[in-house]
Amino acid sequence: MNVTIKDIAREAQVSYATVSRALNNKYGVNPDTRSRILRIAGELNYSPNAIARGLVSSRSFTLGLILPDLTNPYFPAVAAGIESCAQEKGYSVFLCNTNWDRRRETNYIRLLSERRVDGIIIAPAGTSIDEEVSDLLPMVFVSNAPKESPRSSVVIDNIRGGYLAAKHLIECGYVSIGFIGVSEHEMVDNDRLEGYRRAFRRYGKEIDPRYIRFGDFRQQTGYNLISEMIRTGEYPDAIFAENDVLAIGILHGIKDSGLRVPEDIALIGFDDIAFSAYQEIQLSTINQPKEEMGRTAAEILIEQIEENTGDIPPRKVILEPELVTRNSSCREQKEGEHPFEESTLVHRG
Amino acid sequence: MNVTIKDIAREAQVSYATVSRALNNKYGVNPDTRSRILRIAGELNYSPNAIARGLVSSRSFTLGLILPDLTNPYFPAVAAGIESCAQEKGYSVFLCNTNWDRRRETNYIRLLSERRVDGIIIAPAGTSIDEEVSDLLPMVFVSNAPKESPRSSVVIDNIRGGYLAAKHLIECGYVSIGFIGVSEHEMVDNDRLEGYRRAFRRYGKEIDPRYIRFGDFRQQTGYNLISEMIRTGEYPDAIFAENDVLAIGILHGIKDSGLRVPEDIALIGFDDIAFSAYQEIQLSTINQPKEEMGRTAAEILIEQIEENTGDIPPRKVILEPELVTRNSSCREQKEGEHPFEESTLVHRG
DNA sequence: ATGAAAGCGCTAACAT
DNA sequence: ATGTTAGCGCTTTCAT
Repeated sequence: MNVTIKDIAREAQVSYATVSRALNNKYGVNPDTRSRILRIAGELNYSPNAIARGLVSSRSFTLGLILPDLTNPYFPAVAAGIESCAQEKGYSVFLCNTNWDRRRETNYIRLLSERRVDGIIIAPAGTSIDEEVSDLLPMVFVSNAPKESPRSSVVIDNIRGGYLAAKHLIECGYVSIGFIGVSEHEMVDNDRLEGYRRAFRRYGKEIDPRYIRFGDFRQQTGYNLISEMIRTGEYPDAIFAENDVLAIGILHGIKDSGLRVPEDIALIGFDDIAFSAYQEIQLSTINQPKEEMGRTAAEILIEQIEENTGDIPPRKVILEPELVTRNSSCREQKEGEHPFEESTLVHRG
Repeated sequence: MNVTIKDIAREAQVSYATVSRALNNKYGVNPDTRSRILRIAGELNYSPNAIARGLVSSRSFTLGLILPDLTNPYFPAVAAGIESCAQEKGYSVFLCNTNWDRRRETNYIRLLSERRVDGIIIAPAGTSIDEEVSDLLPMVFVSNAPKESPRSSVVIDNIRGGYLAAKHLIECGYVSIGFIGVSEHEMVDNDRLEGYRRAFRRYGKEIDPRYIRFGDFRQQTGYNLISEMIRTGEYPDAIFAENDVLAIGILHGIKDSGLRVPEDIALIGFDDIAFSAYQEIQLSTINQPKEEMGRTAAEILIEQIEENTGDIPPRKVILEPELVTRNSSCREQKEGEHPFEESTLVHRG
């Protein structure tokens, strides 16, 4: 069916080893022979079989990228950074969308390693991945990483991010400050929530558990949670939402309930997705350097792949989150001293 | 390095053909032998090499999906439909993002076919794809398809969509109605613009060329184009934008210029991405059944793959666009009779 | 510079 | 029920 090097060899009257050499720009082929082979390959519309090639060379120059949610613009932004780095270094990337489904995540890890990609970048859906299946390939975590994994990872300091968000609201003078997040059991969440807790502790404030709510990652969930709080009359005067998608849902919920942002309820999100900057949204948030995270993850992975010794130590990169104030919260805050040591939070390299 | 069926065979004291049979649930293996082999495979943490398997079976049960732009939520929505169908039928999908780069598109087609995916679904960035490279595999177009291609495709009736949009604005009583799009030379654009033209013709209106502008797919471009028009004072009282991302940029541009939507300039987009429904945006638009398009494309492709005869005729599915009116244009319009035959526009199957 | 041949890991006849 | 063997398309020694 398909044209192979044997067909070309027959046509060119050479052995198929020579064809292979010519096609791969290998040393030691007569220039005339080479150009003849190349011409014939073109005429026959030859397409090399990467499967067969990979079988012998065990290199594919492709990376797998496993993402949990393409509808949250945060992830495409990270993907863009990964792709641009990969492309520069001669790799292609296969993107797999798990839709927050842990089973699909495991399946994709298996699939990608069976298909012998050279490495995997993964933003895991939960606090851990199936390690059974994960030992097969170079792999780096991005955006979210199991705490105790021996693998490289590129994340931001989520505790500090949560701290910055809560600190901002506190310093704006809001009295009751709620938290709306995904679940107490997901790792990232815990970190952002932990940062929020630390800010409260630092400022000597009590956390009111009535204002801490959990749901999932969907915008609609944010909408529902806040609407319910407002309906019952039991709502805080400011909210820290675990991510911007959730926050935007909350924003709508507040407005649909007839209240104003930030006058009645102030709001801050997390991620700084593009939509948060829209004039109609103007959501205060904690920025993550999304593209940079992606690029860095790709760099580390490729370095790991090409370092054939195989045992360079894992790199744990922790990037800095950054407060971005827009209209959904007050714009200015007092400059407070730093409540805990920078060095306990930030590790680079 | 990696454990292979030979390792298992040695361990289990059988030939490696038997291992292969056991692992693939093939007929004719002693249950005891089978379970012993399975146990050993587990112990050895065996991962089948899909590369080798694919080399002999020439089936991979993976699809390639080539998309031009992950930052436009329209495409992830289509991808979701594709993935859910693929998963049901036992296929995985590799997503490749071209970022509107035709070169990358060609590269990815080549790459995917070299890696012997079973088929490709592509939303091409332009009016044609490199046919040199595209003959290798079953392939179906989604969202956008070269007009004269002999391949299957799933699109909406863009002419009718453009017509509906313009008709709506005309019937709302707007007098000067502009069009902001990507480029006259991209195919989809031509269709949506053509629909707009037909509506004008049908209603005996003249098109004012000053109000037809082209840029690219970015939101910022919409912002800039409208801002410039307003600055010079030469702007229409309604605008049809070729897609919602562009329209949202235009919305911001109008508001930043101190004008109101729809009072000063009415606006309608195209695609009906999730953000268009937001309370703060409330963008009128033309809905595309995004998930359905994706599902249908995947169904057709898989059917094509599994139909081993290979020459089922291509299917050209054209789905119906639908007018969605929100606050960015007037809500009601007169019911006009149908200016051209339904049958000239809609073909299903 | 070129050819012959082995082998990557696996499946699928064909034997036994 | 199991083993033997030939190949899938390619790269890579080792000869020549």
